[in-house]
Amino acid sequence: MPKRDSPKRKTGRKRPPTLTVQTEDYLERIQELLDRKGYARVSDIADQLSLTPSTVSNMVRRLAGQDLIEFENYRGLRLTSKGRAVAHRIQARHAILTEFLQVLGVDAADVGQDVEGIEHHISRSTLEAIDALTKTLRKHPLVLAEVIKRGGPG
Amino acid sequence: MPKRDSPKRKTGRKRPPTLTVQTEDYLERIQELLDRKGYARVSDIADQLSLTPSTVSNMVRRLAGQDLIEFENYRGLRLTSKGRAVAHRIQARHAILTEFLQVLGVDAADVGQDVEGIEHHISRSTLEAIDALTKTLRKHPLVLAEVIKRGGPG
DNA sequence: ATACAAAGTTTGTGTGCCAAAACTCTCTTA
DNA sequence: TAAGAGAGTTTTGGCACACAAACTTTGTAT
Repeated sequence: MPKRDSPKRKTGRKRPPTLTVQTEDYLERIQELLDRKGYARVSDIADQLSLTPSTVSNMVRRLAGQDLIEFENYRGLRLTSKGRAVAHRIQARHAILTEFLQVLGVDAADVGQDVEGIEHHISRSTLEAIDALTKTLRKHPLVLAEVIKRGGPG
Repeated sequence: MPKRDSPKRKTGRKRPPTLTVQTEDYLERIQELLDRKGYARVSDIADQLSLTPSTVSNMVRRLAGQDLIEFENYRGLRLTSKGRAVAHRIQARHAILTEFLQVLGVDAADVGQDVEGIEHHISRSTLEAIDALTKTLRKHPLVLAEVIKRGGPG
């Protein structure tokens, strides 16, 4: 058996005060509900995220603990400026990525899923590149057509 | 307070027999190690994923439980055809996404991170579109230049 | 063969996220 | 102002992962 390459061992892994994918999802949906209906209740959020109210109720407390929302039992909730910033950032990404996939002709059914999956994992650098790319593609419909006609006529 | 939109409640959320992001990561790295060195030991995997050997040792057992690898204590491990299929799928995505971001001129430092983040969350439809797009862009350097020069000089 | 170092495993602990069930609160509506 | 319905909360439990520490196995050098 050959020797190992490098026996280094991590002691404690990354410690971001937990701004996880879920956290971002919650904030995004809450903001969306506030925009659309003016309020965001536990049940609404639960429906949006396909979670149970108990899950949301607990989670919401954690978000409050991170100063992302303000929250009072049985009363309701609103975003702090910090939470709003996160939500808006994610929403901007959401919009840019959605546009991109739509322009590319990705199946409508997949666009939503994919965007939700990847919007939390993209650097500013990539996001900007994709944004620019989308705009450029719009200006060059012939190039775009070349991309989309891939696979030939169904 | 207004009435709720729809009081429906999910009973049991999605039940994919757990093919999680981590699972895919493990398989991807194991396959990569096998390709590169011909074997994949617990420590190798641990180093690759920046985890401790105990974590990998335990996880590997779970992968075996899902018929993704075959494994014998202290002896070694290999992928099942099922595990290999997953690994290859992820590796293909990895390659396509990496190429795409590189062509777009995304900071090299970000490419790896982003790809690792998103490769687990992309539909076939999107992947094919991106693949086609990358190829098309290569054929149209002027269009590509228009994308990349975004933001102007300095 | 024996002992040692390195690799691997087991065990105990902790965190995050989720759900079910039981309980509490609030808002009607009369 | 007294229910009852429905929203919200708490409690309890569970799974997926991760680590550290203690332990076992394996390969190797002598």
